[in-house]
Amino acid sequence: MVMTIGQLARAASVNIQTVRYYERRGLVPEPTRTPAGYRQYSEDAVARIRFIRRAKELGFSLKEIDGLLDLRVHHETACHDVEAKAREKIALVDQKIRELQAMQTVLEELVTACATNALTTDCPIIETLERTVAG
Amino acid sequence: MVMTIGQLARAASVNIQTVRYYERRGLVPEPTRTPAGYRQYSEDAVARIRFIRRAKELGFSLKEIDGLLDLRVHHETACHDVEAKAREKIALVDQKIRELQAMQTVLEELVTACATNALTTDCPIIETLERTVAG
DNA sequence: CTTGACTCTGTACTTAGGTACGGGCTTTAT
DNA sequence: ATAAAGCCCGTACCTAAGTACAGAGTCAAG
Repeated sequence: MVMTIGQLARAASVNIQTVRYYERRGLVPEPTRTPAGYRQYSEDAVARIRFIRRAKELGFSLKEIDGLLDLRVHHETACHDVEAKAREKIALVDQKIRELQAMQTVLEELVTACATNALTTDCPIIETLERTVAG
Repeated sequence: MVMTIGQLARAASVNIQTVRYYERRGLVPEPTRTPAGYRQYSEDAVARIRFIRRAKELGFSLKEIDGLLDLRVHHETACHDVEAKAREKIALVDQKIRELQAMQTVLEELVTACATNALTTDCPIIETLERTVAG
């Protein structure tokens, strides 16, 4: 199903200018145009922009996201190069996950403590994270 | 151990202006001062700033981080209020974790595919995330 | 007792990531 | 066939989060 930039933007929950901005940044490929010059997108573009939006919320910069989106195997690219980059990203993501899990644990402890009225320390979140995660 | 702003900044891997900026934003409490007006910090400040730095890397805005840092039980605050806020954060963090795990899975698949030369699709990362994570 | 490194405040500049505006075409619904 | 709504491009503006002066005071080492 082919769609205009406005429909794309609505489907991906961003605004139109953002789509064009991503295009300028090279995060989204230049779409085909109608004879009148209107951009034409397919469903793929929705997925791509949603991915960008989510990755941003997970703390990746547009530059890093660009790197993630480039992780694919075209025939020209050496496979072990892709593999190396992927492993690099895995380490990064892994670290993020562990830190979020630590944060999660603390938040859950906080809820429990609230329930049992057992909290005494001043700022448990920081303390527990210091214990749990490598600085 | 008491320290100057420069030592704090170095210990927490941020620059001095950033510390002062956080102070202005209220993310870091105003420290005591020497008679000459120099800020004096304890280890706590290091932990706090490191926490801010990490949370930022996990995609939290300074405003959200402020909310996280405020999640503590002082005697004046109603406990169920803290609990409610904590639960809210838990949901948010949980979502982030799941999305990162989905991303992780894809990256691992990518490495495997590279190893076995079995990759055909154009951008597996986006596709798999679409399958795995709720939009 | 001075020199170099550090800190103070206030203001200004920067970078990333958008968002808005203006003037002018297209499309669509009446 | 004529509004209203949508799109085009270029440029300008905005917010968040720092970062960098400048000019003045302070501390520590030789």
